[in-house]
Amino acid sequence: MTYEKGPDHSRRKERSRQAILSAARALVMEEAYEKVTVEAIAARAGVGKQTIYRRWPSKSAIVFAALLALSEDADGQSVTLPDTGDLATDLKLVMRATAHEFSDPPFDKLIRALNTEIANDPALAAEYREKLAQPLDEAKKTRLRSAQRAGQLDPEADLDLVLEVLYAPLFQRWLHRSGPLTPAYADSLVDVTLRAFGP
Amino acid sequence: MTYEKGPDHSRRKERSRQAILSAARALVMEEAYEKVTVEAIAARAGVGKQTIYRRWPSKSAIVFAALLALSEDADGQSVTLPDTGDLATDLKLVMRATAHEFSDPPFDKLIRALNTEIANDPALAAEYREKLAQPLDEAKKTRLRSAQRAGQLDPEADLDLVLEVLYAPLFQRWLHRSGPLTPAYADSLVDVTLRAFGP
Amino acid sequence: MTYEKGPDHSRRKERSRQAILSAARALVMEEAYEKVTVEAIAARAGVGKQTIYRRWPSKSAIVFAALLALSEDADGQSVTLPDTGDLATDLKLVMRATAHEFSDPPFDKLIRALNTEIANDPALAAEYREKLAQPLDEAKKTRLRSAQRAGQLDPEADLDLVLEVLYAPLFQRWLHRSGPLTPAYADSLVDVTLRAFGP
Amino acid sequence: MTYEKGPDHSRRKERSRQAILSAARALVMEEAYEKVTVEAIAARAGVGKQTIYRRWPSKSAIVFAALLALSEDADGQSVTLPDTGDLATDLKLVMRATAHEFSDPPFDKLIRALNTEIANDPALAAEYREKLAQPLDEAKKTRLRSAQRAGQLDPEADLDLVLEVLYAPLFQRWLHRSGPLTPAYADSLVDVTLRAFGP
DNA sequence: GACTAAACGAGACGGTACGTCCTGTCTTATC
DNA sequence: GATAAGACAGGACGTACCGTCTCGTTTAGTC
Repeated sequence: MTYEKGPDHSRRKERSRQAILSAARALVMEEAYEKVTVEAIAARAGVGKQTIYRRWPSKSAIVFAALLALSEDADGQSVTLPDTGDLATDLKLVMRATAHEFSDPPFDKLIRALNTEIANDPALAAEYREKLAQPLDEAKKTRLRSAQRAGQLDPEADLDLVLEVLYAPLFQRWLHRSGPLTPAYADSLVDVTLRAFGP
Repeated sequence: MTYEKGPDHSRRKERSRQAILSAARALVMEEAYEKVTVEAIAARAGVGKQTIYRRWPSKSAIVFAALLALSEDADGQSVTLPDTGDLATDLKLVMRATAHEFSDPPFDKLIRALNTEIANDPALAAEYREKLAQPLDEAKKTRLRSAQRAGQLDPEADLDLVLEVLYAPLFQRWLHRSGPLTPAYADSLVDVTLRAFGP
Repeated sequence: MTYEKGPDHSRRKERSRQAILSAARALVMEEAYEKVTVEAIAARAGVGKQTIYRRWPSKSAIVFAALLALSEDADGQSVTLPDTGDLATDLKLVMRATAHEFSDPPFDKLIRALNTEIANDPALAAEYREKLAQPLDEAKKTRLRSAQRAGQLDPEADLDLVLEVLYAPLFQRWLHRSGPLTPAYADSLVDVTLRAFGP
Repeated sequence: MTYEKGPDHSRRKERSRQAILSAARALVMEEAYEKVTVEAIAARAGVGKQTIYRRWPSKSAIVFAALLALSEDADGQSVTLPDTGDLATDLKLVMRATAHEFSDPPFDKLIRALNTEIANDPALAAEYREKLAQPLDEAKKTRLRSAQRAGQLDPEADLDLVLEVLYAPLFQRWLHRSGPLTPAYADSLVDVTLRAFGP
């Protein structure tokens, strides 16, 4: 049971909060991250700047919250990976989807903004890992454990390492734009990973 | 033999150029990247701002040039990898060194600044690939080809993919601070890579 | 006869009204006028801002009301000037008191605030004249008329002009801090006025 | 002889200085003083805000400087009063002109702004007295001394007091809007003053 | 003694302006 | 003639108040 002192402004709060977050999201998808300003977010959200600063200490935090909210919306939905019984098939499906997603320009801008922030702010990085990366990784590891039980993956394999070998090359290639993110490339990452960690 | 008319300003030019680059380098190693300002670089270098803008179009470019210069200094030296005849040994040496380097705080700040820039500016990313990444990668591939000839690596392997599998997990773990960069971790990446691409 | 529906909240009203006015008064006496904020008044009075805005349209109006209230408190008392029979003596008493009052720092701040407002807002100026200046002037004119009857003042004299000649120099010297407000100065204004408007 | 270190940017300085001062002047004449903002001055002058803050510490100081500059422009011209030999005639001319000037709306706004500032800032008040009021008063006193020599004014009269009796009623009536500033009123102030300080 | 409705304290809100900081350009005096 | 010094226009920053709006909470009278 909780005792609250002041009046409950939760309805207004929630409305303005959503307006701010989706304005931030929209701007980050339109412009380069450095060109997104707090004033622009406030204007787009139809909100005073102080309402933003009352909740978040910096532009980074707002944008980060906006991206967090984006994926929390999808929380109710399944965060489980497909499990057809064949690990290679399932992983290739997922990796091709990921590669495709990273090729979408608005999403690209958004993820670059997110990465810029977490690369330069350890606190945000920790929050990112806890709230976004770990839940996703856990879903992936669940699929990998199923594969271990099915004899399709080394039962001794360090699953965190498996995920890194699978995803990090794609991530680096995208971040540095050092090559195209084709379906074939996605497939080859799965092949490599299974060769390394196969039974 | 060459005849020059006016006074030779190339020495001053070079002196101020070096002063600017090392001031930029020093500041990037001390402060968070966003707090490094052109004004601070100019002040530290004892140089007018215009002298900076005459050479480089933006803060990104200066810092990028500063980092480029850093590795160009080492150009004269060998950019070749050790070749003892045993690929695993040689790669582990290199990977352990890389992991150690990324753990050095000033170097960490510097590389984060570099990555922030190239992640958000395709032109800088291209220059980075051309001037920094490719020469290094070529040196590594030379060693890998030697290993292919020695029967220690699949002769059909896509060497770019090999390098990604080897380095990207380390890079991602460092960028997202998602785990420690221990020598054991470095070794395990070599092991994984050789398992995937062994003969 | 009037029918009222709800309960009579006049006691609370009156209490908060007084709290607001005396908070305003106190702040105006402590700080420079521009630094007095409605929020500070509300906080000091232990009152919500809306309770202030429900009654007064602007900061000017509140402060003005606070000052009005101050002098209305003294309403019950005599607003008559002394009448010993000798005009010079009586006026010098009054003028010396006025000069002394203007030298009191808290009162000085308060009157400066009042003058700032009425100088810049014709509506407040009118209210000031009607509610504060005219009643005081009328009291003074009553004394002057008595002097006219006693043959100590020109029966034809324009009494408004007499009051201006008497008070305005003191007021201007105070407002512009162009000289000290000594008893001797107060006396000399009376002497000048009687020389100009004597019989 | 003065030694200056940096380069002399006096030409640009002077140009922007004039732009700021005349923008401030224009705005003060158009709007109520409280509605004049530093940002509006900067925008109107085509100048960055920092250029304003580099020179003046506050809005008060800018506006005050603008008004000072206004009268310094007129410095070259005579700051002497007419001297026809008849003091009453000359003073009436001057007082009527003053009354008329105070009735001009833009000038009215400007002088109210000036008075608001000097009433609330002793430092500005001192500067006002030194740079504006005293030179003008000196010119007036010169005329009064001439009248004393001509036997039209009490040779013993305190000339500061004479000026106060002459001007303060007009000033107060204007500031408080307590009556019309007619030529007849201007004349009557001269008459009163000469009755009080005549020979 | 419980109920009701106005007034209330609290303070979040959309805004405006503040004064500071930095960017990239422009200007001047100096070397 | 290139430089250091630094002023400049511009524009975002984060803060402080404005006057409005929206909550629960007194409080004073009615039932």
